Amino acid sequence: MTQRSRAGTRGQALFIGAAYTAHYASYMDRPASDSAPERLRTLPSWLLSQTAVPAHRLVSQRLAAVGARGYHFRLLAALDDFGAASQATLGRRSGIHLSDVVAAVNELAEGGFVRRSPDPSDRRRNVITITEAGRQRLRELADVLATVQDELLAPFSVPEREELVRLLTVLLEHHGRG
Amino acid sequence: MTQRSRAGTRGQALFIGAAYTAHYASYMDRPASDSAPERLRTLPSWLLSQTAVPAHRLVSQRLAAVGARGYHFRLLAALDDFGAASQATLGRRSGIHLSDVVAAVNELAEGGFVRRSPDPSDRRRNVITITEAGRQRLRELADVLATVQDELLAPFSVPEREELVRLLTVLLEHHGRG
DNA sequence: CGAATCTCAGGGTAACTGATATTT
DNA sequence: CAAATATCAGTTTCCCTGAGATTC
Repeated sequence: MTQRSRAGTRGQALFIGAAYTAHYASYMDRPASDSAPERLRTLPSWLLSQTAVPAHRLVSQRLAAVGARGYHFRLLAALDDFGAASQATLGRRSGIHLSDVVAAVNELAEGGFVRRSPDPSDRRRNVITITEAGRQRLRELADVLATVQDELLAPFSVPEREELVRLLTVLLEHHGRG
Repeated sequence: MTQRSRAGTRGQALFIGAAYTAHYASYMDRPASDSAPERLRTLPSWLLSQTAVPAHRLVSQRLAAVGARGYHFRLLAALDDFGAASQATLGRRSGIHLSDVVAAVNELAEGGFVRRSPDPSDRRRNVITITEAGRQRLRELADVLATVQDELLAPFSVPEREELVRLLTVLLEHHGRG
């Protein structure tokens, strides 16, 4: 705003550094005041990609604390929403790669949360069905995520949360397939 | 909005599924209209963590295309902004784990982008210095990221971009240390 | 035949853990 | 001695590739 120094020459491009700047500002290895602030007022793809780090870590940690992973929630939710399905269909619905569906379903089946049975009408397929234990597990995992959510979005007002969700949803829909 | 069905009983918690719902809506394995939309109007930590996936993939892919990684940009930017530093300091400034700084600095040194020299005043330390080639590399990577950014934020207006950046920055600052 | 399904083996990034040696 | 630094080895999650084998 005041003195742009090298900033002007580089243009918007370098300001992608905003994310990491905000990041190390919290480390306080040096007063963040001198060069950081100006960079923070910009629009980084980087920022989006980096902001996810704490969110992702939180989500993963909390799920791991109850012995689950993100894939488990996504699969159980897809099953609960749309009903039993083949693994390929399940993968498409949950956005999980087919080869990873195999492993995740193994894990879920081991815990008794889903049942894997051959499809009589098409012997290529396995039909995956959610069990009652699976539905309970889903509620448990949803509770975990709700808690994470509250912690994560603590600094925001309700309208701000809604706006954030709206923006992220647009983004997700716009980039459905990379 | 009309019929809430099971939604009411579960409360906010399960609506964390919004992200994955938006995700598979794009897969169109099934009309997304029947059960998805209502869930989309909510505030998921999950959504944040999942929205990053396309962003993260894009950033990684484009950096990989020029033989770089996210760590490279973060380290070079930290060096350019704050000057030469020990690896430990560099790690704190860039938010990169010390053990990963070692490997990334090796890679950067191999390309001639940084110099690693022992600190005469403290023989535990290596002083990392950015070279002229490193500064040029930084500009190159910044350009790559600027391009990614434009693609990623294509669906947004300028005020929307600013609001997104603001929200994400608040989030990043609020959760500096997980 | 081509296409879809399931399975397995393995790669890659970004983050983290733990152990160790050296120096302050 | 405790603390900081640097290094190395290994783990985890999520995403992806490629290759088989079976069935439609």
